[in-house]
Amino acid sequence: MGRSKTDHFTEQQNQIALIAKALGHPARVAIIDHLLKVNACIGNAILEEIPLAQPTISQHLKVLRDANLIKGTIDGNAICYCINETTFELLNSYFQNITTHVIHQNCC
Amino acid sequence: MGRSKTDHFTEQQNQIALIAKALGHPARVAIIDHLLKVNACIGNAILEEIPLAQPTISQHLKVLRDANLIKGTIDGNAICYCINETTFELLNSYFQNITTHVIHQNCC
DNA sequence: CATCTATATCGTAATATTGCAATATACAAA
DNA sequence: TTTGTATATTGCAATATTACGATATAGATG
Repeated sequence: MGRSKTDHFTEQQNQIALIAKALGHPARVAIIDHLLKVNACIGNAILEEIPLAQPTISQHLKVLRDANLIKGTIDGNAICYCINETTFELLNSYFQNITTHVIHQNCC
Repeated sequence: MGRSKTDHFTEQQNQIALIAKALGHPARVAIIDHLLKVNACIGNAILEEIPLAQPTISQHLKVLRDANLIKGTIDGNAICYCINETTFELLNSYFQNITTHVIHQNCC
């Protein structure tokens, strides 16, 4: 039905899924990569990096903002975007935990 | 159009997006969590853990397999599933890299 | 062989995502 | 105030995802 039954899962499972989903598009990964590369905040400059129309990029930025992967602060009529380190640290510790656990796994 | 323009992005961006997308559903995160918890391979036992119908779970397992997040080896008429550590290590180093970079970021 | 068990596939309905043109909003600057 | 620049919203078409009943496949077991 295209609708996921979030109430059946734990809060952490829903949270990780939500963040992962937001990263589940190459354009959004490219935006993150760009924000890391320029090592500073940018606004409209993303338009010149990603070959998509302005409304589409605006939409992707919204998805990233809603997932707390990026922060945007208003600077005049532009918006200054940057990585939200808190969420990436959350992801980092989630996967760190998995990889250290997996070592002790005796698999088939 | 519901179709992402993968050719506009780097191979790594597409790869990360693909894996993240596969993790972008709570049921699939729950499957990963379960595989980690039981610390061993299981087959049909996932059905008792996830409150979804068998065809739906089979579909989710396929998504995880296609993204190389899990491996499945045939064991009689059952299938033995387990975490594919290689892909999780890839994710781990990707996010590790981001978090260490982000520290030096002077944001708005 | 008949039957059970485990898993996959098909078909389909409901819903979500992606992309963009057109348009709106909001601040800045002339 | 008019104009330009930056970003968001709306509306819509194309496509993808999610979920499940029904059914198929494949190995195990009686």
